[in-house]
Amino acid sequence: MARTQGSKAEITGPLIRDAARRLFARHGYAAVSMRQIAAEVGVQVGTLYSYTPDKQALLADLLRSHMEFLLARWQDDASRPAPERLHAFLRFHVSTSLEHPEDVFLSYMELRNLTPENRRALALLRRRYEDALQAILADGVAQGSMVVPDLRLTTMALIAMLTGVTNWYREGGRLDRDRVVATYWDLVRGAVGA
Amino acid sequence: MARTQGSKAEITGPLIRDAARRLFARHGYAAVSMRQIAAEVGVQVGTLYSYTPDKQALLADLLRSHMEFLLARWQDDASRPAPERLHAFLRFHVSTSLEHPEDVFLSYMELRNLTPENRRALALLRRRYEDALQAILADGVAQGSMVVPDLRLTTMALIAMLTGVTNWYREGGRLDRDRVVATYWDLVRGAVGA
DNA sequence: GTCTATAAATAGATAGAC
DNA sequence: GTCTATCTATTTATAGAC
Repeated sequence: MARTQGSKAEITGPLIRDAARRLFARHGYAAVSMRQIAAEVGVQVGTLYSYTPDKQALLADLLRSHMEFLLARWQDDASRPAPERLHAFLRFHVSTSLEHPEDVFLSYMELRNLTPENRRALALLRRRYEDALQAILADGVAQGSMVVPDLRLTTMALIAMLTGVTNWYREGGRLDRDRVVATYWDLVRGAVGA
Repeated sequence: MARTQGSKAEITGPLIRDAARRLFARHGYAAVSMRQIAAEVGVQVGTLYSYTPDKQALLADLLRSHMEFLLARWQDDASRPAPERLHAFLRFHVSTSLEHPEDVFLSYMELRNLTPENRRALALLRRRYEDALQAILADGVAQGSMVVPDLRLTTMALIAMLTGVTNWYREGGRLDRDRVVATYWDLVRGAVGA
């Protein structure tokens, strides 16, 4: 793995992030050493510290980037009927979860390994994302097109249900992605009476 | 924390398990040292090895015990209508999840830190528990009292949704346990058309 | 049954050569 | 920008005294 000394600064940074994401997701943040990350990239340990102040920042950056990606990519159209918006959110959430399963996994597995400061910052981002769903449900109730027993609990319940797809879905398995989305939609639609 | 040498064999074992459960749940298996566990119990490191062959067995025992506890405690009555059985399962699952949040947390967070052998054994126990729910849904569909788009996906989706309660529920918060159970029941009933 | 002491390995992080 | 070498701390686990 040792690399002949040479300049690859333009790609080493992302490679380190990719390696950290893969290894943290597979073995857990605490179980992964900086040496393992370096070996996966093909550099020596010391090199990592040219790209990240420490291991903690590596984790915090991965989690923050993922939430910011979700928040930037989710486009809602509040003028459309709430059930349509809910369907769109479901498609978005399930699709991105299946496209970035390692980030999703890390996002709710490694919160406790963040420093209190980093954890607080991430909690704010998560809350904004949850509120995107909650706003749709609130609109559905206001419009009379949904029946939701408790707004906040329902928001958390639906997100947990949908995110859970990463726990059992396997590419090439019995159900393809479209079928998974369609089935979840049947369940969600029933749950909120849409 | 150092203890005067004395015999407390009858309680030290459970205390070690309790400490390991608490620390693993809080910091993650890989992040917790045997020294920390010993300090939490109030013994020295070497003593732990009188009660467990190694750290891995401590984790595996915790996860296995929890699943065996669930399987032993869940009492189904297949002669009752499926919706009633589903309601009972929901009460059981949410209640036990809230009573043993650390075990629930560990059970789906630390699977990857089990050896392949231990992981396989636990997967079998989990599958038996999932099948308890799936059998109810299958019966409901057969009786015509439920509409379930896909048996297996619905099973996994409902368990994920209900287990998620441990992520946000706080004792003394806005909703008490009965209210939580009732709200989840509204959602589940709608989802399966019961 | 519990202790102290220690072996052997590995961790995160830094310094300085090239 | 990357390397090698190393510091300091901590890890799991064991040996043997009491």
